[in-house]
Amino acid sequence: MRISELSTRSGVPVATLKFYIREGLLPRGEAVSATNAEYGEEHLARVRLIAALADVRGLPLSRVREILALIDEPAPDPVETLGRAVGALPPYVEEADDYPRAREAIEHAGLTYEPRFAAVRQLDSAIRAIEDAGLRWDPSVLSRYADAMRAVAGEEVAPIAEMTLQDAVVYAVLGTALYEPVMLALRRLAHHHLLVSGAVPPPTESAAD
Amino acid sequence: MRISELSTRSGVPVATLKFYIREGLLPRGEAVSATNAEYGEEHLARVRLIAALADVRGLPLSRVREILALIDEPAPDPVETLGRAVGALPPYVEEADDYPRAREAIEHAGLTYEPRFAAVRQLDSAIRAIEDAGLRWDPSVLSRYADAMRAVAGEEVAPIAEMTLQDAVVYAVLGTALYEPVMLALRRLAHHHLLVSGAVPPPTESAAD
DNA sequence: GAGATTGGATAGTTTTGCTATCCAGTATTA
DNA sequence: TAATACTGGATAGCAAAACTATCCAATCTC
Repeated sequence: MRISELSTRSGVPVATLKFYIREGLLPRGEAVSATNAEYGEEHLARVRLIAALADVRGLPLSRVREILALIDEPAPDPVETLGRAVGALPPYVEEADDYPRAREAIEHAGLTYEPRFAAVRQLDSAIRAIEDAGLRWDPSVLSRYADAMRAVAGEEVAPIAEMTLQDAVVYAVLGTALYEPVMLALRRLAHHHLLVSGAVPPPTESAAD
Repeated sequence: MRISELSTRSGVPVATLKFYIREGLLPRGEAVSATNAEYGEEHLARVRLIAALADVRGLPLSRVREILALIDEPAPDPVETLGRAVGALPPYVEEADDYPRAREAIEHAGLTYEPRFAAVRQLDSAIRAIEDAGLRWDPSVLSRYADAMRAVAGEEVAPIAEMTLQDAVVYAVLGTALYEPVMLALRRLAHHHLLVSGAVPPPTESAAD
């Protein structure tokens, strides 16, 4: 197909496709003459993946690029590859020497502490933000989330066993990126439901300053 | 205190504080002379709240502004106010006439469908993204998340009953914004733990193209 | 009274993610 | 076959967001 068909089929403007090619997110079509190149289904799949990550999840293109690189050339160790791919998803936290809050929480929850894994520093900075804001943070709060997440993760991870690494990277990234909003929306809906159902009384009408 | 002290105590540069004042996020200090204004603890708290939302969570300032406006002047109905405040958090989804996917899921999960609530359209667009990407979406996937989130939400929402509306808005927004990353990080850590602990075999070494 | 600091205004900067324009060389179609 | 439309590719422009820097006159501090 030509670039204009790739554009209509993916819903991404031609100018943007050219931009993605320029930026190295999308491979060039196979040149068939001086002013003509052929794009295949794999280009379409690539564009849709980019759109899911950049458009739907709002990932910066630099992160999308990292993920695509891991799909194209996975690291030697599969767990490493999956970890890096998921690490390209937000939130983005700077590296540090140690993550004491995360380590304590992870040990308490019976998970694996691996400081190179992005989720460790995400957890650490999230806990720090909670403490700074004066919200509650203690083992009972931790296990409220850890228990729920352990249950969810077990079901999610199972299908990976039967995939190739490439497919697993796509599944892990898309699954992490796309199921997250579902989970968060359901949480907010559950809050809302508890309030409107009267199970929990709404707050006092307000203390006027 | 002067603006420079507000700056050192909050860690936000003076130029940025001035910018926040200009943008209406931070009230002006009380003018005490033509070139001097006094800032109080409430200014510091405000700056820290802005930092938590904008800096830590990466909210656009326009959304931070909405949240602050709701704290300053809550809507008549408390549930409405809380809903709007939480609606200013990401992800941001355009409004539509109907949210069929979300309605079906919400009814199936036994929650309250209220199309004006932002989480409803967040859920709808999240489900759409999952379908577009070809990931699984069926009642069993739904309840895997809904069950976990119902359990979590129950514990989170309880303290609201004893708060003033202002405090509840701050708690709801910060709690939603700051506990979310904890939850997501724990989920990723649980995935990782299952992989490295060998409970789930990693994917095949890859099918070289 | 001299230098530093303040509030306030205005203008400039950087990054990100596109769009728009241009061009010469095909394809298509009348 | 001649006009037209469309290609790939390069280059430049643009808009939004979130600061950051400079300037200024007033005024505080030593």
